[in-house]
Order: sequence, then structure tokens, then C-alpha cells
Amino acid sequence: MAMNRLDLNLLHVFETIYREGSLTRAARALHLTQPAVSHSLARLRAHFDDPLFIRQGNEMVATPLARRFADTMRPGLTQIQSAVNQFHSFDPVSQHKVFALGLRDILESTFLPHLMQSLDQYPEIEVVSQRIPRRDMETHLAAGKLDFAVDVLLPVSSQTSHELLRRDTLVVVAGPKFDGIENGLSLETYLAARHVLVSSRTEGPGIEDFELSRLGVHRRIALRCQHYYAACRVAEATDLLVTMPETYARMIIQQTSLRVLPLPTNMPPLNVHLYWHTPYEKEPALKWFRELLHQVAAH
Amino acid sequence: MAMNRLDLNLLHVFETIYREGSLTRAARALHLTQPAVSHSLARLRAHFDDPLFIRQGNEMVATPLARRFADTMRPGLTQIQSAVNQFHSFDPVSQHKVFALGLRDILESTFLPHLMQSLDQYPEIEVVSQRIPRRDMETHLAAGKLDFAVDVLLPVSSQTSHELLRRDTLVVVAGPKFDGIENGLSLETYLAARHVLVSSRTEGPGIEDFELSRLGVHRRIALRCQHYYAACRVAEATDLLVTMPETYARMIIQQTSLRVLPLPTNMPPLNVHLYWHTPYEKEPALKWFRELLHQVAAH
DNA sequence: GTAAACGATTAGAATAATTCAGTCGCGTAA
DNA sequence: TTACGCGACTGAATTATTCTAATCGTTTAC
Repeated sequence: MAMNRLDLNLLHVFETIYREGSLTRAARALHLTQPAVSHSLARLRAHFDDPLFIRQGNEMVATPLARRFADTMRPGLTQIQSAVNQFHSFDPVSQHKVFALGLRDILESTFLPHLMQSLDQYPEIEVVSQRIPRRDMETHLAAGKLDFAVDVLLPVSSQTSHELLRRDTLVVVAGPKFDGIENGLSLETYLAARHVLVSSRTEGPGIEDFELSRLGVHRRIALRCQHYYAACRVAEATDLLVTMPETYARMIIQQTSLRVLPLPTNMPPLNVHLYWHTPYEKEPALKWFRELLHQVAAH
Repeated sequence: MAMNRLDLNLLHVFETIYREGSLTRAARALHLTQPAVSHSLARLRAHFDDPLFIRQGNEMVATPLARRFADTMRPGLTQIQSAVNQFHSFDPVSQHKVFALGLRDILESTFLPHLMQSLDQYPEIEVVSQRIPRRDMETHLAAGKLDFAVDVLLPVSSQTSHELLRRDTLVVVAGPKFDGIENGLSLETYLAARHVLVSSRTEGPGIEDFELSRLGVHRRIALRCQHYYAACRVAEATDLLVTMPETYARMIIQQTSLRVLPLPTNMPPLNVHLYWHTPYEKEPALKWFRELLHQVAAH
């Protein structure tokens, strides 16, 4: 290309010779013939006006200039190769990468176990799960502080993309002390029963109560608590009912005497979406992780 | 070269397009035609599977991926170019460089004025003069803490190179009160005179006294002091003689009534040598500075 | 609407990189 | 000491890549 400017591709040849200490082995590593490597070395020698490697027996020993040059340029070459790889391809098996994921509340419980199981085969991959306030989600994604966020459908700007990750619905969890459901749970039975309302707020209706009030009915709240797990333990020991997302319900009732029942009336779905900063969406590592999350969500 | 490995020379093309925001201007900057740059960009686009630059009117606007890639790889590219330049060529006019020079005693006075005058035309060059114990000279040169040392002939290992920088001899400095030298200074007159001995030690003979004792003679020391400058001020005000290196003598007597006379007997020369760490001697910046020092010493 | 500026594409020329074939130097074993 | 194997170097031939000239399509300015 330009006169007097070193062909930067020769740096890779230099580095390989340096590492292998032999032109023949370097040629093998580069998938070239030995004379090709010899010619490349000749070009480097001409450029630096130094033999760079001196043959001693069957080893090519680096000259002081070669050694010093190798130490000086290596960090830059490593950094460039890393940058090129970041935007060209991502190999999760060999490349270290930390993914920052915004997960709220029960989504940690429903996603992280399967996700970490999937990452067993990728020991270089690390995941950091953070809870970010909803109002900060987009700025954190744009700034790269978060790679992805997982949440219900939220209004976002055109700078943030999202797609459906998993469908979820509300179901009813009942313990063995709750009777009268041999033919399924009717709306009358549901409304006559006493309920546990799960909310991090100390007052106000739950999401399901909004829908019931649209039907002109309301249920009887006997207990208000903050965590679905605690609510299920209560339902198991009493005849109170818990209305909650199905995915989490099925996780919790395992090896308990609790049952999952369909809600006796239609409720809008609780769909979980994956969010990311649109301009970054072509980055190979992020694309790979996105696919992985879809696989995990399909469990 | 290798499949799937980016031609690193394309990075320079990328960077130029990014900076110029136009293929035509980038081509001009790279001394290529516009289609050559277009081809290179096509290769980059294929590699990253991204347009990288989108034409908006007559500007090529970088895509988000291109922007992020530019920011990521720029430090590495800068570092590599710097490393390559360090070992290929050195341009003292435009490249910043600090040279560490080991100078003892009067050598600072005799070298630094002319050296700094020569460096007037190289504003990017900085010089640090350090006094290093003689026993530490070689380790400091090897470690790169010193680029060069200037001293009389010393015994050094094969890892340290040296070459003659300047020849010097001992001369006699006399003030206007000293008589009887119309036909030159004879050995008898020299021995009959009173002398100033300059030494940082509080006792013991000077170097010239070793040579005189080999002739079976000795001179009369009337004063012992530590600096040649002070000794010369004494000679100017009295009829005492000072025996000292010629280069410094000629510097000091300027615009005084002092005279420089040949020593009336042969003494071995006081040659000043330049020392450096042999393995580094091919580095272009050090080569350049070495040449400069020779020019300065030839003054 | 026209001319100029600019990027993309095609075809061919020029240049660079790689391979092939052969020679030379070094180290080791017989 | 000789023969052999290994590996680097060199030059010619071949292949691949890059660059240029020309042209086409798009955009901008007047």
C-alpha cells in the first residue's frame, strides 16, 4: 500500500515466529509453506534493518531488537485482535466475556437456574444479574452498563429494541386443605375463597384485582405479603389461594402438596420481554447471548 | 492470508474513511484512487456484515457499529504504529522523546550548552542529565534508565559499547601575575611555580602528579580545592598555576585575563567516551542521538 | 432540468504473495 | 570423517490480490 509503511499483517507472522522459535513450525501454525514465512521474515528484516531472528542450531533466536519490539507491540496487537473479534465473531468457548443482565424479582428465580446450567459448557462466560430501576433501564442499556434487561412489556424509545422472551399467565395455587375443586375451580368458588395478595407495596390492589373489578366482582383478601414463595407456604398449610405467574408457580410447587389450577376467568398474559440497545444489536457476543436466552426461556 | 482473519492493513483504511467522512477524500489522503478505497471498504463490510458507513448526501456517516469499533481499536492501532516507528525510524522533528544522559562534573558544563543549542531545532526532544555512580552505569544502561553515559575510558563488559567522543589533554592555566613565559613554559619554571590542586578528595595526589613522579620530579602545591572554576579564579588573582583539561580551560578563560599553556611534558590524553547498552544500539532514536552527540563533541 | 460531485461496480493491468525446486549450512549418528 | 536429516535461504514460476481506468447510479447545487 503506502511506501515505507509496514504491512501490519506481517506482525502476525512476526509474533508466530517469535512464539514458535522456528520458521517451519510458524509456517505450520499459519497454514503456509516455510518459504512463504521466510519471505515474510525477509520483508520484516528489510524494514527494520535487523536480522530479527538468528539461527542457532535448529532454533531461531530473537535478536535484542526483536525481543524489545515484541514486548512493545504485543499489547497493541492483542487489543486490536480483541476489538476485531468483538465486532466480527464471538466464540463463547474460548473468549472471556461478562454479560450484565437486568432481572427483577422472581425473574431471577425463573431464569438464572436454567441459564447457569446452559453456561456450564462455557467456563469463560460470566453473568452479572442486576436489579435496575425501570426508569434507568434505557440509559443503562445505551451506556453499556447493562447488556440486556428482562421485564414485562414496557413503553420504550426507538433506541431500545425488544422481543418476546416467554409467555406467562396467571394461575391459582391451592393447598391440600382447599376443597371443592374436583370439577375444576369455578369463578364462584374462587370469589368465595380467601386469598393471599402478593405485592411489594403495603396497600392497593394486585394486578388480578384490576381485571376482576372490570368484571364487577372482587375477591376476599385474607393476607397480604411480599413474596410468592411465602404465599405458597401459607397456601400449603391453609385453605387460602394464591394467584401468581404460572412459570414460578410450577417451580415452587415441585415436591409439595400444592396444586396449580387455571384461573376461572380470562386474564391478559404476563409476557416477559428481552430489551437491548438497538445500535449494539449486531455485536456478535450480544447476538449469541440473545440466542442463548431464547433457548433458556423455551424450557 | 488466513481465511476469516481480517487484513490488518484495512484498519488504516477504515480509520482514514472515519476521519475524512468521504471515500474520495480518504483516497486522496492514502494516495490511492477512490475505487481502491471502495474495494477495501467492501472487504471490511463483508467481514463485519455491516455497512459501516452510510451515504447521507455527500457524507459517509458511520454506523453505530463502526463508531463503537473505531473507539475500541484506536488505542491499539496507535500503540502498534508507535512501536513500529520506534524500531524503524525516528523523526526528531515530530516525535517526542526524552533522552537520559549520564554526565559527570565538568562534562555537564562542556557538553550541555552546545547540546541544547543543537536541540533548538527539535522542540519535541527533551534531555535529562543525571549523575550516576560509576559502578551503576552499566545496569542503568541495560535497564533503560540511562540511554547514554559520557565518561573517561572505563572498563566495561561486552554488553556495553563505547566509542571515543572527544579527545582532551591537560593544559596549564596561568593568570597575568605569572611571569617568565614569553618563550613558553619550561618544565623548570612549571616545577618552580606554586600550584592549585583540584580534587574532590581531601588528600592524595592529582592525576598529573602521578605522571610527574614517574619522571622523578614533583611540583609545589600551594592550594587544594574542589572545583576548576574556583581554581581558575585564584590563578587569575595570583601567580598560582592550575593544571586541568583543555576543553574546560578554554571555556572558563573566555573574557578573563587567564592564559592556556601547553603542559611542558607529555601526559596521557584525557579522552571522553560515549557508553550505551549494546543490544539497544540499533534503535533509531538512539542512533540519531548518538550522531548528534558526535556533532556536538566536534565543536 | 442540467452540471457537478460522489460512491459503487466492472474489467483488465499491475503488483504482491505464495509455492515449487534447489542449494547451503548445521547437527548428529555411524 | 562421512553420510544423512533437518531447516533456512534464494530464485523462478504460479497464483492471488490490489489497484486503476472507465462507466454507471445517486445526490446535491444552481
